[in-house]
Amino acid sequence: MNEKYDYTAIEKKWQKYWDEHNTFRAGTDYSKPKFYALVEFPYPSGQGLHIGHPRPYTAMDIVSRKRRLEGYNVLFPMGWDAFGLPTENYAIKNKIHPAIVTEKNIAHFKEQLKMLGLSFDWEREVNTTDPDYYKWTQWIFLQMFKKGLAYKKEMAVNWCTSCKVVLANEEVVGGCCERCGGEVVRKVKSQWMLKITEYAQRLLDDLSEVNYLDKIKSTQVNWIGRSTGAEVDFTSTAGDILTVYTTRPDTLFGATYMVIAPEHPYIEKWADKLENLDEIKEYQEKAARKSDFDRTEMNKEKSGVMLKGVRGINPVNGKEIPIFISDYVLMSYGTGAIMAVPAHDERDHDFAELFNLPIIEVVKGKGDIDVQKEAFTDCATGVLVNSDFLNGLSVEDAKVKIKEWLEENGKGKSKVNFKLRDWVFSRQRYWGEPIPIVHCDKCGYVAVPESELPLTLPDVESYMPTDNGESPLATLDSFINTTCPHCGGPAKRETDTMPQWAGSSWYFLRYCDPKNENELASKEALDYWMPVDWYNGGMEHTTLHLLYSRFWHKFLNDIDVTTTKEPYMKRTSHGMILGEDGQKMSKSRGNVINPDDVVRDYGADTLRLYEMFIGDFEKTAPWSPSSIKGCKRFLDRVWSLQDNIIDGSEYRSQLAASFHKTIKKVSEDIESLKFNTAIAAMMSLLNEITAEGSVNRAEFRTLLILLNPFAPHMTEEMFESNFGEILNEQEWVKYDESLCVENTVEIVVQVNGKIKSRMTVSVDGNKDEILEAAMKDEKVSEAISGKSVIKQIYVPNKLVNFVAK
RNA sequence: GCCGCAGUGGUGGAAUAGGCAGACACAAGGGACUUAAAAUCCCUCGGUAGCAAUAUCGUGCCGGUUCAAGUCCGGCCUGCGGCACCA
Repeated sequence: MNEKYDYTAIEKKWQKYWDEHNTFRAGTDYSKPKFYALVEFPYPSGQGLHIGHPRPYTAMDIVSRKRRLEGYNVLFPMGWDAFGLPTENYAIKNKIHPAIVTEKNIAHFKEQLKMLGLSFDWEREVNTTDPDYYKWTQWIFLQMFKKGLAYKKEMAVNWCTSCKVVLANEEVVGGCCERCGGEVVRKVKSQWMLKITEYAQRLLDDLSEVNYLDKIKSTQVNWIGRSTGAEVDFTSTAGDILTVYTTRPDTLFGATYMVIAPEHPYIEKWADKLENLDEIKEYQEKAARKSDFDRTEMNKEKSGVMLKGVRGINPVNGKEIPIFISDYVLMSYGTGAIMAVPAHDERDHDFAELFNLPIIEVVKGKGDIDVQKEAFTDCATGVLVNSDFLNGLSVEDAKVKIKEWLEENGKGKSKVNFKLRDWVFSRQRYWGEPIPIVHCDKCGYVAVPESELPLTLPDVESYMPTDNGESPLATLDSFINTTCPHCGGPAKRETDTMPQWAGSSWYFLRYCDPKNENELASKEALDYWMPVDWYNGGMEHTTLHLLYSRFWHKFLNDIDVTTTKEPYMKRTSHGMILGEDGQKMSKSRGNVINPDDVVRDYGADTLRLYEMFIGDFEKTAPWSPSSIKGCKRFLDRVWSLQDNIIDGSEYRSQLAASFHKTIKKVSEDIESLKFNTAIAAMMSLLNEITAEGSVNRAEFRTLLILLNPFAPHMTEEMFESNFGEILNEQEWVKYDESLCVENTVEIVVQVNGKIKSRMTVSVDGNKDEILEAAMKDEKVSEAISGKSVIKQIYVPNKLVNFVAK
């Protein structure tokens, strides 16, 4: 009766229908309950959509479609994170303006996304490279600048010695330039910084208010890296105070030397007292030449130089100890100086061995650890020794007592430190948001007036960064030279641009009100839509992007733009899709699957279903060209149910419990990202229906609604032709908990934990009767004959177990 | 080194208040239909022994708790992801 399932025609038909009817447009009726579903907006690369993209998009599409049927006003938007290096590099190579490349790539991406039947509200599309968008990115930067959160600082950057170009950290692979393989060294440049460290404690604390996966929370906690300890003031023989940071102030009596970072300013200060300044200078230069890679990779091999002429004095016992410079101490953490306790720190121990420095045990462990050979670092079990008034105390108690002593004697104080560092916000690149600042010799750094935003990217001849590492904008005199907004005198524009992270740090706010010309979004829209109810994205973005956007959102909350502390209520992550060979897909491996081909050969519904069925949503999964056939087969079998529909306004009794159970399972599994088992449940249901030989109208209707979020085109088509209505205007199906159970249940009868028999009993049947019946079972009585039953275990509706001896 | 996650058939994976291991698929083998192929439908499908009923072993390894362990506890091994001289 029905034609073969022509997915190409059906999918086109419904995509057109949804477009024309604005089916998925988010409503402006703010009295309805809202649901804001967010997926990470893609970078529109020249390669087009990757087969991995549909996985998270389909997942949130399923949630969104279900929520619409449940009556929510759903916001499910999409946009483009379009600034970035690949486009710029392509532009350099092919001498095409990056804006043109971007436009072309976006058109291609959009076409591919539409082909998948994703229910995005395309009216709210945003594009980070659109001046109407980045106007507000610049505006946010200016607000931060006004609050003192954006500042300029001399910073070491990655410098490729062969391309003569500044590289982003991501472009440095194994200490070499990703593009040319040349050596990368550190070079000091003046950079714009954002003071994310000022928000470190709040970024940590407020994690308790959001529902992120534990692993996501823990990477955030790790990255922020809070530690508690003390700052201790050592005096130097030069007469000044050298402050160190330590998390083990209890070991102060064991400090036998000090180490300062090679960049420590005291070297200069002490220059005329240092007898081996040449040797020290040489070491400093060597350290500066080392890339970050070398400095961290050679982590076993310590090196350093002792300062001759200046020594430190331990405040607790007045002992004079030597001071070294070494690159294992970082200028960017703590105070750039440490007290070294080789007996109780592995790094200090290595260093002490190298330089033959004394090792004094001040914490005694339970075992026979010889601190001359190995550092003893366990805080839980140690007891203080050789430490005067701390002797006999536990590590924890000693920490408290020494901190009190330091404060009473003015020699130090408790201190909390974070690993998190301020955000290097400048890039010496063309394809990014211009930083809206001018420099005036008289007034310093001055904000571009808000009325002049957006400060648009000017056209340049070449997008190549310049030889001295400046942005291509630095070659444009007409752009650079301007007047100071403050005094009217001559001034120069900032030529660095913002990093790609900028545009993505607030895009979820713009979706709430994307066409607003007067504000980044209206207060009313933000109040209604924010926070994002559910944000899904890749694990690779769970540190930086998540942290940066939480930081911006908190700042915007502080200046009353938004009303919530946190931007995202819930954050989940999906796994990557690998090639058939289990390797990451790449052109060089030849294992790339193109979504266009899959849609052509199987249809979008099958692709969607397969990507949800492929495995645990949160784990990586290899693509399997044969498994996808099983999903197509399932859809074909659902399609052919149309050949045999019988009347009926209720589920038939033999199927009723299965229907209620499946509705429950699918409804719950969608909410907990277990799409694979939701699909398996529908497959099982179909197997039961098929065994009956027919489906009735009530059953068929329920099946179509359940399947709709997964395979929206096909189910719409079948709904229209069989029920004459639009599926998207229906309600999500309901289940009755009490009808999920059958009248009878099969239970297992065990003897000593081994299954001997099975029996069918009525649900919640009488315990004694069941035990008695089980005991009489032939197999059971055989197994217990000659033994005495010492225990009977009865688990209702599950099993009976006799323990016999 | 630290943090997190995982290890189950030929394959992807099911199974969590501890209670039938292998749901649902894929692949493979056999059969039906067909001139044939594709498609579709039916059967088998963890190992070992057996014609079979059945027995027995089996969730990375070793031990423990329990009537009962993939699941809980202790100790390892392996793989993946992230961070990494952060004092």
